[in-house]
Amino acid sequence: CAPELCILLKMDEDEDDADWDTSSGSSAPASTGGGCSDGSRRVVLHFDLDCFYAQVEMVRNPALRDVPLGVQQKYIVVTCNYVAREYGVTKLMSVTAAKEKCPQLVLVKGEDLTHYRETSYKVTELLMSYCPLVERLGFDENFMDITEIVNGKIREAPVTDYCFSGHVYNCQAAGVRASEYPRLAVGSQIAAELRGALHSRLGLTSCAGIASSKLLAKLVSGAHKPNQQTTLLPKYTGDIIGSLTGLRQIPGIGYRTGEKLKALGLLAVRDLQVFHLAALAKEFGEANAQRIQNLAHGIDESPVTPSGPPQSLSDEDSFKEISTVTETVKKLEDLLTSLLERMHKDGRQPSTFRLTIRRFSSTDRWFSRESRQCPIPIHIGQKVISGSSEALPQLVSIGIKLFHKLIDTSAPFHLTLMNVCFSNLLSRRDTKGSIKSFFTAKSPSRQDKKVTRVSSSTARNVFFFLFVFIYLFIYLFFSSLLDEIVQHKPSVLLEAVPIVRLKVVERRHKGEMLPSQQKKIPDFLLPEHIQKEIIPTFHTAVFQHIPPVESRPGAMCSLHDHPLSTRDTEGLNVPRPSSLGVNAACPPNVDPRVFSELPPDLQQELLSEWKQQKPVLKIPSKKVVKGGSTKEKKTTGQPSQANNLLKYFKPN
DNA sequence: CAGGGGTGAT
DNA sequence: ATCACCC
Ligand SMILES: Nc1ccn([C@H]2C[C@H](O)[C@@H](COP(=O)(O)OP(=O)(O)OP(=O)(O)O)O2)c(=O)n1
Ligand SMILES: [Mn+2]
Ligand SMILES: [Mn+2]
Repeated sequence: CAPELCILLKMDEDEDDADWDTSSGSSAPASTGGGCSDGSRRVVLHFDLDCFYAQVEMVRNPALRDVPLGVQQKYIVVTCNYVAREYGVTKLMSVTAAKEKCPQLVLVKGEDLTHYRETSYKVTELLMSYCPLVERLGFDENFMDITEIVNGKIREAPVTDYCFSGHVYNCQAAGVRASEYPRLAVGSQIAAELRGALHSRLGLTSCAGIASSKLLAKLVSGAHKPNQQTTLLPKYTGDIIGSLTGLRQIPGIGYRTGEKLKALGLLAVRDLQVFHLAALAKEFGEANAQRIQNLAHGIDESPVTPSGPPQSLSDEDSFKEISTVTETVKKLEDLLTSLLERMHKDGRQPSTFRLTIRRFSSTDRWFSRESRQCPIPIHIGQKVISGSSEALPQLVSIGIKLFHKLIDTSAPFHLTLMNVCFSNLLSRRDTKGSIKSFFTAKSPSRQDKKVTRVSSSTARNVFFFLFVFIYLFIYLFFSSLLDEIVQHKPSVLLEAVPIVRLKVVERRHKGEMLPSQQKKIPDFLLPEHIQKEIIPTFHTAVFQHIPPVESRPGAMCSLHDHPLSTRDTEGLNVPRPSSLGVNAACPPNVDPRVFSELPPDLQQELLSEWKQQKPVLKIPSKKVVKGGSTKEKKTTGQPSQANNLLKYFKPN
C-alpha cells in the first residue's frame, strides 16, 4: 500500500463511533477505542422545527397562533399546529378527515413553498454562523457535528460543575451525574443556546437531540415534542432503540426495505438485530445489509456532511387532468416561469433540464413517474443567469421536445402531474473553469467531487482498472443516452458526469472541437489519456480531503459576537491551515501536513505544477463580452450575484 | 403512494 | 432514467 494511499484512505474513514450495543450476539462492528467513557465519540446535534409549515404561517400571521391551523396542499393537510393536533388532526391527513376531527380547523394553502424554503435556509444559515458543519435534511431539519467545538471548550475552560440543559433520555433531569458526561452536557448547553437563537432571531421553536451519531440524535430529538430538547446518554442507546415499535421508524429503512424485511418475516427492530447477516445480504447486498443491521443496533457512523447550496431546483404541479398539447404547453410555461425566477436569483447556471410527468391510470400500480432530461445549451444557460426574457421560450421549446419523447401525442393521453427541474448547477468557478482550475487552492466544487472520490479511495495502480470498469458500466447501460448527448452540440457534453467533463474541458482548452457526427464516445479508453487524467485528479484528491480550516468542526465563532453575521460568501472556500513548520518547499495551495507525507515524486509534481500555474493565474480570463450591443431582450433586476457560493446562507 | 419538494446510488 | 431514501 503506497503511503499516499494510506493517508487518503485514512481520511475517508470515520471517527470511531461505535455506539453502545446492548443486544447480544450479532456481527456488529467491533467497537474501536474500547476504553474511555466519553472521549472518542462525536457530539452530534439534530434540530427539527415544530410543525414547520404551520409555524411559518403563524409567524407570518400571528392571528393564527391560537386557532387550530392546518396547511393544505391540494386535498391533503400536510401539517398542522399543535392546537389542531389536540383535536386529533395529524400530519398528511386528508382535508375531509381533518375537518371531521376538527370542524373549526383553519386551513391555509401551502402549495407554494417559497416562504417555507426561505425560512428553512435562514435556519440553516443561523446554525452555520455558529459552526459550518451543518447538514440539512428536508426543509426543517439540520444536523451539526460539534465534536471539536465541545472538545475545545472543555480544554480551554474546564469546569467542575457540568449540567445538562433540557431533558436527559430515561432520566430525571436533575439527578444526572453530568460530570460523567461532560461532552454531552456541553452539547446540550450549545443546543439550548442555538434553539434560543432560533427563537429570538427568527421567532421559531424547535426540538433538538444531542447524541453521538446522526441516527441517535435524530431519534432522541423527538422524545419530547414541541419546543424541547433531549440528550441521549450512551448507556440508554439500547432503550431508545428498543422503544421503537416498528422497523419503519428507523431512519434509513423506508417503504421498500420495510416491505422486503416483512417478507423475510422481520417486523420488530429486534428481529433485524439478530437476523443472519448473510441472509440479509442476499436481499440487500453486503454493504447495505450491514448498514441496516447496524442501524437496528443504533450504530451509525455516517458523517455530518455539509449541505451547501442545493444541487437542484424544481417546480411541480399536480392536477386532475391535462390531455391536450395546448394545456401542456401552458403548464410548462407556468412552471418554467417560476423556476426561472428562482434560478435567476440563485445565480448559478443550470446545465441540465428535466421534465417529469405522471400519467393517469386508475387503480394504478402505485403510480410511477417518467422523465426525460437533456443538457441545456450554454447560451441558454447564460440567459437564465442574466435574466433574459429569451430564456423562457427557448426552454419551453426544449421542454416540448422532451415532452414528445415521453408522450405520443397522436394517441390520447392523460397527465396528472408535471415537474420541471434544473440540475448540474454551475457556479462561476465551474463555468469559467479551464483545466487550471483543477490546481487551484480552493477545494473542488461539488461538481467535481465524483471524480475525486473515485481517485482518492483508490490506489493509482488500481485506478486504471477502475476507470475502465466505470467507463464500461456507463457505456453499457447508458450508451443510448450518451449517444444522444454526443449527437448534439459539443457544449452539450458539459452536462455529463464529471469524469466526462474533465475530458471535455481539456479538449476545449486545446481548441479541439468534437466532430458532431462522432457517435462513439471519444478516445476515453486510450491509456495515454487516462494516464494524463489520473495525475490531476489524484492531486485534487489531496486537496479535497483536507477540509478548509473554517469548515472544520473546531472552527467556530461566537453566536453573540456575530449573530447572523455577514460572512464572506467565499469564506468557506479559503482553506490554508497556518504553517505547521513543515517542508519549506511546500506549495501554498497544498496542506503542508499532507505534503510532507507524500512520496518525493508526488511532491515534485505538485511543486512543478504550482510553479507552472502561478504566472498563468495572473492572466485574466479572456472572457470578452461581445461588443456593446447584444440582442438581449431584457435582463431583469439584479445582475444575479453569480459568484456567491452561499447566497443561500446570507442574512435577511 | 396523498403534496411539493429534496438527496444519493445504481 | 429509475429507484430508494428523507422531510
Ligand atoms: N411527506 C412530507 C413530510 C413533511 N413535509 C413538510 C411539512 C412539514 O411541516 C415539514 C417538516 O416535516 P416534519 O415531519 O418535521 O413535520 P412538522 O415539522 O410539520 O411537525 P413536527 O412538529 O412533528 O416536527 O415538511 C411534507 O411536505 N411532506
Ligand atoms: Mn422534520
Ligand atoms: Mn418538524
